[in-house]
Amino acid sequence: MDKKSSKSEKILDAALLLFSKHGFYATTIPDIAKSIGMSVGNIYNYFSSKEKLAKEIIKYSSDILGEEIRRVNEQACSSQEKIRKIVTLYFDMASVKPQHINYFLRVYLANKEVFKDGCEGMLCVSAFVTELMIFFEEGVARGELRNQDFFSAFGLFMGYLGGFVFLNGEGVLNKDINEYIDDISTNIFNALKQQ
Amino acid sequence: MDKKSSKSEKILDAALLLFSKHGFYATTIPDIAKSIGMSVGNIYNYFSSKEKLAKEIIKYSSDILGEEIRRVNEQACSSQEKIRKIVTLYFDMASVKPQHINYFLRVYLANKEVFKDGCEGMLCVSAFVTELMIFFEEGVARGELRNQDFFSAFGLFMGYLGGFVFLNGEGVLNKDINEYIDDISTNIFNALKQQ
Amino acid sequence: MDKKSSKSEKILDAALLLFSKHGFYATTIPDIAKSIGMSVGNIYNYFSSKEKLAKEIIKYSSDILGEEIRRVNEQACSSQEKIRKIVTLYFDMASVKPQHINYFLRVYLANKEVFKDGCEGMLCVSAFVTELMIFFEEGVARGELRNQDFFSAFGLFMGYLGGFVFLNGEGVLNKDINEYIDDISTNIFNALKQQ
Amino acid sequence: MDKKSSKSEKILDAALLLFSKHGFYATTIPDIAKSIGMSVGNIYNYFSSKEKLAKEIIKYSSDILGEEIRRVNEQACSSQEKIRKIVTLYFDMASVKPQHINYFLRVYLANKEVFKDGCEGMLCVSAFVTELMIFFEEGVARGELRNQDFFSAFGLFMGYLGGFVFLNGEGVLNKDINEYIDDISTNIFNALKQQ
DNA sequence: GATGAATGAGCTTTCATTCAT
DNA sequence: AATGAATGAAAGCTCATTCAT
Repeated sequence: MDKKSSKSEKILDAALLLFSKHGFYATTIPDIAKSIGMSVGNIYNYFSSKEKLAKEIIKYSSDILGEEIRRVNEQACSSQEKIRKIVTLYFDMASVKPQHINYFLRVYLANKEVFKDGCEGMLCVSAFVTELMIFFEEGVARGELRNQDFFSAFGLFMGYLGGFVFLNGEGVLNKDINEYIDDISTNIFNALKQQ
Repeated sequence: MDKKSSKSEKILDAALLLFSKHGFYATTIPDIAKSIGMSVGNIYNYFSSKEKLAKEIIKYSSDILGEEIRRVNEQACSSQEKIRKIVTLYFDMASVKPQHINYFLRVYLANKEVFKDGCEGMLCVSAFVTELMIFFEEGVARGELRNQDFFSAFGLFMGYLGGFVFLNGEGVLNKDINEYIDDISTNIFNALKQQ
Repeated sequence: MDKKSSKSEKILDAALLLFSKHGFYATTIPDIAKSIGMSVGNIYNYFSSKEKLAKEIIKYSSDILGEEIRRVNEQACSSQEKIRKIVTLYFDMASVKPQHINYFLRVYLANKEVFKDGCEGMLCVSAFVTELMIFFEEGVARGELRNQDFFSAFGLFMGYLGGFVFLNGEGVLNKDINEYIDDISTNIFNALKQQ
Repeated sequence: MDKKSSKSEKILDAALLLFSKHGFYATTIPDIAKSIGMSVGNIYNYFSSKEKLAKEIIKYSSDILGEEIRRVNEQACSSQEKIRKIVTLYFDMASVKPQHINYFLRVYLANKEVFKDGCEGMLCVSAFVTELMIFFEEGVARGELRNQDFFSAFGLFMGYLGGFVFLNGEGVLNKDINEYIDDISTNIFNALKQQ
């Protein structure tokens, strides 16, 4: 009962896994149902359409990633150290629960038509964006990071990490992804630091 | 031969445009046929399946982007200047012919199942990757860029630019994308330069 | 017993209302349940299937209409006056409780497959048909109405009134339905009277 | 090749037959497809939805009935004779091609939700209504029929005939429907004639 | 009696692909 | 080469009905 994980969450987790692995269109509702031993019809008792389900998932994943970054933000350490921690947790997640990041890359980023209504702007990923904004603005306030448009910094951070996880998924990297933490943290810090 | 090649290219261009705008699954072969006033059946005389067509497109786009970068590589200027030129051409392309970049983001990156057979690794985007590799290695050879694993640098470059074009497409940026060229070029150079 | 009968009737009324408004197939059991704050499962404690429910309703409505006509039949007045009273009560009902007539038109008349078993012939509307038969035969006996096959007269009466209520529902009439009572009563009487 | 009967018409005829026999909802697109040896998908090449198909059919049937009445209208004979001819052709049709009348009764009259958009008022049955209007107004002009609201007369005519065909379909009549022609024509004429 | 989550068959609709012309 | 009607498998979604509680 500890792991009660409500029925909704079970569906959410299963759909997240399948969508992130095979994409939105190549995953069918029967696929999701089968993967958790539930009937097709019952999924619709919890989520009124496949699109609604996809939108709930992006919020769900954004919350989980945002929460991880929030924990880093709370720590008393330099921006340079925080960058390293965020890169580390991101790659950790890419290893342990890659579905969150892959969902972002494969489903959210690519299937605009699905998220058009209800996720305008960054509405459905705001939990995650907000934490990165906090990280960035604190770094600027402390004089550790150069003051620039937030999105210039955000794009660097997320594009870099997302792109790298994609490369990892493609199997083109020569080393384990964790061995890149040093280089990448350094690059990000060099890009953003107060020169 | 001229005829044939031009017909193929017409299909390629039309499909690229539609796939990049609406995604792979939301674009139908009849859609493509209609947009160029060709019959559905005839498209299959040039491309044996929708997937094959998608794979040809990614090579086609990669070639076009690679060619642009090659022209920058040929110029006699510093890595810092080259970075600026590449960022500029990328954002130019995002404004003028966004289909190439959007295809990459919306179709190639997201629909792995489509590209699984025949585009393993970065096979279908090698023209483009190769040029960036040349840029990077020349910069290192000249002592202008820090020597590091190529993919650390590649991920930064492409993830950053791709992510930024995505943000632009989402309409969340406060300014015109071209006004970010300075910041972004600076960030990339700071990240990669010989410290 | 009081309790039970009242619960059944509540279901009957709710289903009648919804079926008559939206049709048999466009009304779901959950719709009916929700409209009376009862659970779906409990409806099945009173009516073993949606079809059974539909059959009970047609008897129920037929009884109510029959009862109204019975009251006219009991009155001591000429056939001409009775025709007017019946037309008036029919149009009154069409205004005040249109569900009965609409159920007849939209559900009973149209969904034969539903009423096939158990409502053969006019079995389920016999209460209503019987009263019209009494009206007609008394009029003939009194020498006020021309003697003819009952169904020739019944078809006129019910087809005319039903058809007119349909026209009213379609919104094609130029005047309020009650302003047609004179004309229609006259027409019916002229058709049926002893010439 | 004489009976080329275009593909659309073949679908229309088959759907009309099945809808009129089993109702709109109890008839599936695969049923229609099977009945003419056509694939399900191809039906959608001719009619973009089941509802569109139903709307085309009501126009198609209304045209056919209207055309028959037009031929009566063209004849040089009294209103009384015309009434008899119309009743006769209606019952003929009910015997020979009952689908047109049954479609009207079972599908058009009962499934308002289907015809809501596009068949408002009597839009989709106007061919048929118009001919009856011509019949009626000519009779009035000639002094043979009493002048009254058209719909009072229309409702009588169509409600009566429709209702009677319904009774016939229910199998409650004691005689063959054609044996009722005299009585019914007389009743209608008595109702409408100049007294 | 009362609940409503769960089932799964069956619906309408779509679309990549084929093939007779 | 070119056409586009035709196919049919498969999708998303609905809903009458059941049954454990």
